[in-house]
Amino acid sequence: MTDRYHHGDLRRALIDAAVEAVAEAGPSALSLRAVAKRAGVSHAAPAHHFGDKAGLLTAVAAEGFDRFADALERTWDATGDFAAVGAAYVRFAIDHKAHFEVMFRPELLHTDDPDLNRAEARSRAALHRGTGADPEAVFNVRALGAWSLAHGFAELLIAGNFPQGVADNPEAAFKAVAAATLLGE
Amino acid sequence: MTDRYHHGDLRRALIDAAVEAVAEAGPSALSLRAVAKRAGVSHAAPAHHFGDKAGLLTAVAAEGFDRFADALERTWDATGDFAAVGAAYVRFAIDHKAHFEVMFRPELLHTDDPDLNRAEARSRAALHRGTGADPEAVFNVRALGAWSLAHGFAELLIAGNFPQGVADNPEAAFKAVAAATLLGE
DNA sequence: CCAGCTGTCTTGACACTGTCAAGTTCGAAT
DNA sequence: ATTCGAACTTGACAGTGTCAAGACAGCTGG
Repeated sequence: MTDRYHHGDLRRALIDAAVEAVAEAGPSALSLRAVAKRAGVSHAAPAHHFGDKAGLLTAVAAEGFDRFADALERTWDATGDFAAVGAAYVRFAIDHKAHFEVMFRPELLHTDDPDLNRAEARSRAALHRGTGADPEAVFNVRALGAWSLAHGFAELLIAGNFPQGVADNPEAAFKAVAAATLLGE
Repeated sequence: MTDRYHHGDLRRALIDAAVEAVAEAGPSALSLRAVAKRAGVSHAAPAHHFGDKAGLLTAVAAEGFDRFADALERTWDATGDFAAVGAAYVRFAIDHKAHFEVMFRPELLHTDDPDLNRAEARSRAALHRGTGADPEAVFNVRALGAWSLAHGFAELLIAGNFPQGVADNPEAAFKAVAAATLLGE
C-alpha cells in the first residue's frame, strides 16, 4: 500500500524511531541503520533528512527542549512555585528520558543548529522565570543554584544513583529535598 | 627494544590511552582500536585485558571513583566545610573530565563489576561524610540536596551551559551559589 | 638443561556501523 | 508533455567491536 518513495512524513517517523531506540539503549548505542529499519526505509534515508547521526540527535534534542519549555511554562503559570517547577523538571527527565539524555550532551549534537538554539533559548527563559530570577542578569546565583539542584537531582535519579524510595515518588522527593535545602524567599 | 609480547603494564597503558581518548572526544566516540594504536599494541589487545569496550570504560570509571573519593576525603579532612567539599566535587569534574564523563553513565559500564562497586561505595561514603549526613540513614534529604546541587553544577558546567564568569573561577562560583541557595546549619 | 604449561599478545575473520556517490522514482511546475 | 527537483534507494568504502585461532615468552617441575 505505502509507496516506497515519498513516505509522507518520514522526518517525523525517523525522529520517533530514534527516540524509541534511545529510550531502549541510550544515545551512544543508537544506530542510524537500526532507526531506518524501524521506520521501514533504506539505511541511507536518515542521512538525507538530517545530514548525519549528530543531525538526527540534534532534531531529537530540539524537540526535547521545546517540550521541556512547554512543561516548565505550564507549571509555572499554574502554580507560580519554584518547587513545583523543579518537580516538573524532574518529571520531564523521567517521562522523556530519551530526549533528556540527548539534550545536555553537546558532543553528540550540532550545537550551532538554529532550531536547537531557538528551543534551548525557550527552555532557558522558562527556567529563568521559574526560578524567579532577574531575566536581565547574566549571572544570578539563585538561578544557577536552583537549576543545578533540579538538574543534578534529575541526572542522578535517571542514572539510578538514588534509593528506591526516591524513585517511587520522585516529585514528592524533590519537593522535600528542595524544602530542606533551599533558602526561603 | 620493547618486545612485542609482554608489554609490562599494558593494562595501565590502555587505561591511560582510553582516558586521553575520552578527554579528546567524549566516551561515545571512544574506539578500542584507536586506544590500542595509541598504546602501540594490536587491535585486539584491549579485549584480552578488559573483555570488551564496557570493560575498559568500567576500569576507567573505577579509577575515577577512587580518585574522586580521595579528593573528597582530603578536602573534608582539611576543611570540615560542605561548601569546600562541593567545590572539590566541581574541581574534580573539571580536572578529571574524562573520568567524570564515564563515572555516571551506567549504560556504558558493567555496573556489577566488583572493583567499580567498591570504588563507588568509597565515593558515596566520602560524600555522605562531606554533607554531614547520618551515614546510617538511607534517605537523607539534606544529603540528597547537597549531592544534587554539586552534581548538577558540575554537569551543567562541563557541558558548557554556564556563562563565562562561572567557568573562569568555578570553585568560587560554586561557593557563592551554595551560600546563596543552601540553608544554614 | 629442557619439556610443558599458562598467560600475554597477534593475526585473521565476520557482521555491523556511518557516510558518500550514483541511480531511481515520483509530484509538481512550466 | 517535458523538465526539474526533492525524496528515497542502491552499492560501495573504510572503520568498528568481537571472536577464534595461533604465536610467543617466561615460569615451573623434572
